[in-house]
Amino acid sequence: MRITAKVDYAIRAGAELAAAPRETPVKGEDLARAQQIPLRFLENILRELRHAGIVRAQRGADGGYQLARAAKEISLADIIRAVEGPLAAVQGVRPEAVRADGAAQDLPEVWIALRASLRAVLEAVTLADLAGGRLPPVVRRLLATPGVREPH
Amino acid sequence: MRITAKVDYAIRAGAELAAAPRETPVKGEDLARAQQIPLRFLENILRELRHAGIVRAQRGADGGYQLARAAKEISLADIIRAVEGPLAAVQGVRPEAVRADGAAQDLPEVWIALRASLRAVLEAVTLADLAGGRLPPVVRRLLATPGVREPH
DNA sequence: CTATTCTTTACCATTCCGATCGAGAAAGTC
DNA sequence: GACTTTCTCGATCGGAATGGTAAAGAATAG
Repeated sequence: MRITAKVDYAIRAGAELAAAPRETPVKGEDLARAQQIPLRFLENILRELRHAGIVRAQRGADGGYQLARAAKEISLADIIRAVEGPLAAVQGVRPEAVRADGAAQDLPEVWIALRASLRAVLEAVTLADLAGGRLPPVVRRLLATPGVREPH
Repeated sequence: MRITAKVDYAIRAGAELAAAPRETPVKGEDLARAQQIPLRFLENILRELRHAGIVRAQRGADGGYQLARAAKEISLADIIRAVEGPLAAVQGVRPEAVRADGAAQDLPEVWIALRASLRAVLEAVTLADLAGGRLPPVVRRLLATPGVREPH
């Protein structure tokens, strides 16, 4: 259940792009500096985002990267799937494909529910939300529950 | 966002223990066979569960493993923390310790909300639920949402 | 044609993961 | 006390994934 550097970087770069004016491309170097991401690594990530149709790139002077569609149409789930694949996987297998027997028969159902709860957050939050500093109601509700900030 | 083999194994072994009568210890080999887990690997996992106070072990003939407390007092979150540490971590750091600036300022809040939604499921489901085949309301509600089983 | 900036493929060093091994130490049995 | 069973612990290992680097190439604009 850990969020990798790659996903973290991809989302932060996306947020940065969402904050920039839509017409002018942002250079990879500027993105890297703004979010403190190793440039070479970031370029790989941006390429994957481009292949997934999330980002557009332009070469040459005055080149750079920009979002391929409106920031509010790009969810964090989209980004995670682009750079890492499925949101939740048990031993690399999609939850609904997992078989179990004996006392753990219902465990796959739990994994499916877990994925649903991940989706509820990650599909709801868009790059526009991040850039605009206004998180959606689902998130605000979750943040309002007592003890959310407890390390546990 | 993947569930490791270790976590999967630990929970399945826990469920198996929960299904067994409370007084008689279950041998590692039986657990391994019942849930198709490599024995040597399982032993390592059971050791960690014991160190966390979730499982008790007894050596010798008629020895084996048993739950250290009632199955309904052991949540999946307990087990995951025992074998893997914190439920959610960004690049190995706890969500509330993450700092971000620029356009991604609110990202840590999203991570915290994400952890909260993980907790809602993983703290709710106990080994007794798994062994008894009756999942708690939170989970049933999530499973009832449309499209939960879509691979996406 | 030249400077700039993205593109692509390949590569590398660590770390983590899943799994195995072997010696040993309790617990009970004869 | 010898013996069997079963857990205990530390070490180790191959392979994959992670995080990051390098370098040659291709598009774009001036």
